Amino acid sequence: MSQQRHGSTPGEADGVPAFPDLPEATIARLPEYLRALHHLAETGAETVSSEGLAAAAGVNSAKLRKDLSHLGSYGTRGVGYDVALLVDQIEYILGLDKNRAVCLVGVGNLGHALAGYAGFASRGFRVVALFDADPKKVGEDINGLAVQHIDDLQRVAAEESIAIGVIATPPGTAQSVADALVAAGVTSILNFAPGVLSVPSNVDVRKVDLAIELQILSFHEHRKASLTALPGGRVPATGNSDQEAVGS
Amino acid sequence: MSQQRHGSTPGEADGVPAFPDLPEATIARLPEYLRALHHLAETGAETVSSEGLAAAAGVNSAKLRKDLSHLGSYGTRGVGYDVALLVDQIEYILGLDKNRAVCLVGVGNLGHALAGYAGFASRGFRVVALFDADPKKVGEDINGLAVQHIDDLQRVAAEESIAIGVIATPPGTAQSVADALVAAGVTSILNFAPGVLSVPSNVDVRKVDLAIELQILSFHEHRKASLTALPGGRVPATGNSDQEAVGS
DNA sequence: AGGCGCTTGTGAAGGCGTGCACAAATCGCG
DNA sequence: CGCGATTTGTGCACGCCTTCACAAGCGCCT
Ligand SMILES: NC(=O)c1ccc[n+]([C@@H]2O[C@H](COP(=O)([O-])OP(=O)(O)OC[C@H]3O[C@@H](n4cnc5c(N)ncnc54)[C@H](O)[C@@H]3O)[C@@H](O)[C@H]2O)c1
Ligand SMILES: NC(=O)c1ccc[n+]([C@@H]2O[C@H](COP(=O)([O-])OP(=O)(O)OC[C@H]3O[C@@H](n4cnc5c(N)ncnc54)[C@H](O)[C@@H]3O)[C@@H](O)[C@H]2O)c1
Repeated sequence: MSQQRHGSTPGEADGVPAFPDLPEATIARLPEYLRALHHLAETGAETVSSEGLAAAAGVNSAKLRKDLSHLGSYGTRGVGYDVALLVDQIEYILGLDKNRAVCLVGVGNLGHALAGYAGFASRGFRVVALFDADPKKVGEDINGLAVQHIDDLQRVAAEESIAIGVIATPPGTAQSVADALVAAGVTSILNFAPGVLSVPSNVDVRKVDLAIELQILSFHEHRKASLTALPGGRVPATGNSDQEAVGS
Repeated sequence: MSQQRHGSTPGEADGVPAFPDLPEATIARLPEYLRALHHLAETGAETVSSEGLAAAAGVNSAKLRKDLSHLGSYGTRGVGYDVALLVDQIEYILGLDKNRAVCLVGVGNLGHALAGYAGFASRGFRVVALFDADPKKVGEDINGLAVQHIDDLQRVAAEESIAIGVIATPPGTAQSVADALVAAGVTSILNFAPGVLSVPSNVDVRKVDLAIELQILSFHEHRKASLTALPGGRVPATGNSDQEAVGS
């Protein structure tokens, strides 16, 4: 595989700062911490303890401290973490200071909702282009952005240097759209279409599949039902690692 | 769905069949296997090898075999797995034979798209009710289903025995909606609003947060960029556990 | 200045998940 | 009827992640 020795945090050529290689599990939690921190900042909090931030993010405080320790020592013992400083740190690590350009392919039912979603811009992303294959959709104005034809993807992507693409087309066309995105230089894809995408190894794909989420919930329903029917009527907590039962 | 013999988990009252406790990671992959199997069934395949199914689902074949072995021995050495049988098995385990009733709260931008989504019904779920707090939305007909007022949730949930609720309201109201769902007897929640929900321990919550997905992609963009700027121009593959670079 | 309480950062242990490698089992064919 | 080809099921080792527990560090109060 890819072994790559990065010197850890300290000394680095000044153009490109050091880049710690964080555990995947930590990276997946950083956005949650960031959201909690922004919320805290709005309430005027200057600092926050690991306990407090952990509660706000729905995780164990030890896990939070270990996660943050991977970024470096940005806390003060006896006091806590400086909220503003930590926000900057996490945003830097996540690369959110770049205001990344995103394009969306497939302006149907779902794509329409996504295109109008304000949560993108507020979290460091700019939707700069919408594409569809349907001539009737092309030209349509959504939230101040005109839908363009998929054939223009290549050109537009180059002009706007789009690095992230979102796929919201029917499952059957998802692979060909992914291929087009890759050909246009996109190196990160968020896919809403069910199914497996095949892409070069330097391209990252994340997938969101509602049906999968529901089916996992269904499993737990099934499990709970079969347990309550048994002697001990007590329903034990799920082994689910997600947030749950956060005592507030 | 008739009687099924699970080799494991012996001695059980016959009304409720044995229920193997599967690893969380396995459960999360079963829906993906199921989708791949349905696809195979459509192409007329009678059986499939672990290698073939693994490729279709975008996972390692050893992992797939271990996952399936947790459900019992439903394969035949030298031949493979019986597609139809495996479909039934997985659907049974996931509780999809129950055609579970789902309600959706918050018929806004996103909720509207979800309400019209055909992928629910085709995968074993029935959206039986839509709720909103906005009087202007109440009464609106979406895909043959009338939007009802959130105050009717309690009553409707009891009538339809709804076990799964989907939250698509603004973040600020998500917690109160969750409380209402729980009060109405819902024991599984799929939450699209950013933030942490607090629910009793017998309620399962899964969350879908687009911004988090994009931020994770952004991190990898940042990482890739900082690596290409360094001596070794080669960009290594991500540690991402998701599907990626599946040799077509 | 010194002590005290609080909080971070981390070493160590345990658990979970993954992937390899191979024995066991089954089928088809000569 | 036996043999080889094929594929499952799994024991095992390894690495990642989580969690505990505590020493080290910091600020405040006296
Ligand atoms: N609607 C939902 O709530 C929902 C939920 C989960 C997943 N999904 C998935 O998201 C995807 C989109 O769902 P939808 O309901 O919006 O479907 P849709 O049919 O309403 O929209 C699909 C759009 O993609 C366009 N399109 C088709 N082929 C294209 C191509 N090659 N290039 C560019 N555009 C193309 C179509 O013109 C159409 O506008 C589907 O894969 C669906 O399974 C949808
Ligand atoms: N639109 C998207 O693409 C998108 C993407 C990701 C996440 N989200 C999240 O999904 C949620 C909904 O997004 P949206 O764009 O659909 O917002 P929206 O404002 O368009 O819709 C919200 C709907 O919820 C209803 N509502 C508000 N309070 C309610 C209550 N107490 N009970 C019942 N209904 C209530 C409102 O009347 C409105 O119809 C938000 O939390 C958003 O952050 C949206």
